[in-house]
Amino acid sequence: MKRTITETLDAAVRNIFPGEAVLPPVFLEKPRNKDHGDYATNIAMTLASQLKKNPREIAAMIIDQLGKDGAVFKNVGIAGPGFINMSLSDEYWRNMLIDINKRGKAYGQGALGRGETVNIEFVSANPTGPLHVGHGRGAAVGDALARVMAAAGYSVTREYYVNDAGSQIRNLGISVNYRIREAKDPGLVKEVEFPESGYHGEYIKEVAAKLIADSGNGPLISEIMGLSHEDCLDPGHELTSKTGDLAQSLLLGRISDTLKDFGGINFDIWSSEQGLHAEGKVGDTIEEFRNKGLIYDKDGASWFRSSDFGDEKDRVVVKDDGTLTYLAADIAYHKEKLEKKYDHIIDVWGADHHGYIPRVRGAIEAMGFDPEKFKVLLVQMVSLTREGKPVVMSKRSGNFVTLKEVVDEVGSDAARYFFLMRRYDSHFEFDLDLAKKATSDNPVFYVQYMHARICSIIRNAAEEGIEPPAPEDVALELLREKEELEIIKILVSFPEIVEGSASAMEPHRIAFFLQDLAIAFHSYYNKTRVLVDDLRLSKARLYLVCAAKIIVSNALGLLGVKAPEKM
RNA sequence: GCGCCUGUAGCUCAGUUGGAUAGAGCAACUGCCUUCUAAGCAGUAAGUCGCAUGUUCGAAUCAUGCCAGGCGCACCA
Repeated sequence: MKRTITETLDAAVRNIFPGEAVLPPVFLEKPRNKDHGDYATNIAMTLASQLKKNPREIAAMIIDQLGKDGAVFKNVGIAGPGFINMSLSDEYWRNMLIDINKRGKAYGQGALGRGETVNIEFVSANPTGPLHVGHGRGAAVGDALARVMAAAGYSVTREYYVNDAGSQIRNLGISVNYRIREAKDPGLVKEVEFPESGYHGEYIKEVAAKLIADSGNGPLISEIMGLSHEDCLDPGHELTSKTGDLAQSLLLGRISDTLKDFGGINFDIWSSEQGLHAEGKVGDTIEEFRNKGLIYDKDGASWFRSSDFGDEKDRVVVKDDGTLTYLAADIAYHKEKLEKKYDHIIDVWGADHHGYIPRVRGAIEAMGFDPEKFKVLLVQMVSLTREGKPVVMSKRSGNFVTLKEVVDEVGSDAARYFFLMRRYDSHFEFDLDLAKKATSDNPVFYVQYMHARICSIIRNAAEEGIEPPAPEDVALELLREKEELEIIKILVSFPEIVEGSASAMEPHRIAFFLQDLAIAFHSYYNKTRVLVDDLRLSKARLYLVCAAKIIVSNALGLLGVKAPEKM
């Protein structure tokens, strides 16, 4: 819709000023004030400075050109310093309903992405514990962005990078081994403190119990019981990494389950850090950097010259004990993603990792890839409130609220909607009480209720023998209420919202769109009956609400929130 | 100390990439159910866009400097 008008204007401008090589792009906006029409452009003003002419004069010329295309426009005028305000005819708007009803689920999908490939990596939480609410926000944002970009015509791959290697997994092994020994024989660990740097959460005990149950007191458990205290706390011990691996895959399974229950989040690729090491990809990358002179040795360690690429200092990739840092693996990981020829690579990270961006981007640049292809979305922190008071979370004591707890408490729909109704880069206060409310205070219910109400109308109509009509069977001109045209205009803007949301990578725009639509609908519903004595009018209105149902359902789908038929 | 994010109505937040008179939702107050779901609607009230300069026809939006809050500044992951 918007594009059609933009092109029309562009053509008009080119017609009038054929000699000018460089014409500014036509910029169309929706005026805040409805009196200013459906669309407005400042093109005459931007042209004015370039052509050294009066903007109102230019505007008049453009309008004159547009006048020849009378079918679309109802009203075109000059306003203020040189804005051109345009209104489309009611008939034009009403006819858009046919398009919506015909295309159904596909309405809103666009070609902005032109099939370009996008890799979105999100969550990627370490498999050393359950997901917390912060991960939940990242999960909702990443998944919704994937849906929005797919709708906008990108070919999207969802990826989870599993940090299943390194000292954290050995640390996990130590923690679990301790709990296994404690569970089997409390006297055995009485003399030994649980390691300060270990994982203190209660879930470690659950993992221990599960491993004991799975093994049926088999050889692994007896071996663990037979360890000396020193071996048990030794990160290098064989049993430490063995238990660590088992615990890690168990915890990753739980993470995956939690995400499935959180609006059905699935990943196309689960990348393994361990795998990168095993296939020698990390070593190869280090080698490549060394050959290119991007790495130097100092103090027994190897340093990547990230400061040459905008980082504030150089970073160690090989420690003086010969082991590799997380960054080393991460460089290899991003190299792999870039070599797969994705057109865009998007990483969704917690905002606490922002300091990490320059070194990764630096590495990407150093490898000769276009750093523009790489975008990081920093999802800001989440704080929880209950009864108006903050819920204290401390990772230290293992006393943090998990995503599963929140989803169990408020439901997946509310949790997802709440995470997605704010910009991802603003600090977010999650009101648990509000999320549970079943009233209009709660935005997610408000929007879902719109869908349920429409379904109810359709059911009632069916009982009276009125089925949703075919386009040729509808007298659209009967839709004369101003609320009806307002709703249509909102519905028609949906594809633009999807495009904007995708190109700005801002899924929250979908939530705001839904809010606006629901307000318009509920207001209309309260004022105007759909099913009236006049059958033709009933059908026309039914046709309208069917279109509205399609749009709510499609938009909710982009957020991964259900559109219930009954509430 | 350095870097990143944030600062808009009492509260939680939008603001279409620089446009016209800054908008929603809560909370507060006033009304509306013999009518398709009141999980709803209509109305009232609410602002020094953190502060200060600058850029230009035009700034909540861009630049610089302050102020406040959050988060980072490892041979941890």
